[in-house]
Amino acid sequence: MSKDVSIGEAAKASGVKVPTIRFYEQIGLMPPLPRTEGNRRLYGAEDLRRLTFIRHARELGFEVDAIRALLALQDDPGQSCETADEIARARLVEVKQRIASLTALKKELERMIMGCSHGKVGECRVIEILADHGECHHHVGPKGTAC
Amino acid sequence: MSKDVSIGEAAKASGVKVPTIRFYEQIGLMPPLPRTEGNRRLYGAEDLRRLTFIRHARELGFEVDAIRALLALQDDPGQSCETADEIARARLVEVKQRIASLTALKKELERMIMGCSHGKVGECRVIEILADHGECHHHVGPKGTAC
DNA sequence: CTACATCCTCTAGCGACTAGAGGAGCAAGA
DNA sequence: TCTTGCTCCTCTAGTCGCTAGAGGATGTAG
Repeated sequence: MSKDVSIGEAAKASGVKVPTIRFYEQIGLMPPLPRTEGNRRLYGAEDLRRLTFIRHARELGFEVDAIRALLALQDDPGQSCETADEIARARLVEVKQRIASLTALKKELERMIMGCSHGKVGECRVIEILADHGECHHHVGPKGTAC
Repeated sequence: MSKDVSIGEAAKASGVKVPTIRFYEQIGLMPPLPRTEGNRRLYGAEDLRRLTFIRHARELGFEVDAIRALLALQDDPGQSCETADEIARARLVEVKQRIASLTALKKELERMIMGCSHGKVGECRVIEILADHGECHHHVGPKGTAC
């Protein structure tokens, strides 16, 4: 009895763009969907919930593999939520590191901009700081992305 | 009289990996380099400085196009550094937004994790919050990446 | 009946690399 | 001198998460 909708309506309802929805089906995040006689995909209430779940998780920065794991958990509500918790915790660690790096970077950029006296490139702090890594005080390293 | 070094030594000195250095040459961030008789690239002091500049700028999150612009400025130190300043300012705006988004996201993740009572998936806040977007209070929108 | 919107599949492109195949060059030790 | 083993070369293809476009079929409103 679930009133099925087209991919366009599913896109509006879930906030996931039409080509992205098809892409999710292609990579197996969404199941292969039933079709109309005219070969158009039909989305039921459950599919819309799944799409919204995916979108929200993506917005929270979860990778597709993590979402796959979360969806598998969701499909089987009897099991322990330990895995879900772990995935979220791992993501939190990443996010904290990223914030730390970006905060360091923000300082660096502010320092660069404040030092810029709007003169010639020869004396420009922006160029100078980028050129001379010795000026950089908070090296965070690979992936940390700050200075 | 500049003692030229191999790509491997250039990699060590600059902190840019060997294949990445070759990639930078390919996309024109580095000039085509002089070669030995045996067709090996030779890097002089100026090239090493350029590589270090690129690495540092990349670590600060500048895109390749921005770096191209900065390098062009650097190659011509007589001109006004207005452009460099603008590039840095634009980047600062991005970084600030990104920090704001990530901070919101951090809160969301902490809320999810705190709510998780380590029971069954059926009652798990992690899954629940991801599934129910109504639970999300700080939607930041596209590119902002938070909730 | 005719526009026009929406859908379909398929392929290619984005950014910034990274990985691997398959081969050549080069320095040091036996 | 030869061989071992490292570095180097070019080239292609893969990564991630989409996005864009071609070229065609279907559905709907006037």
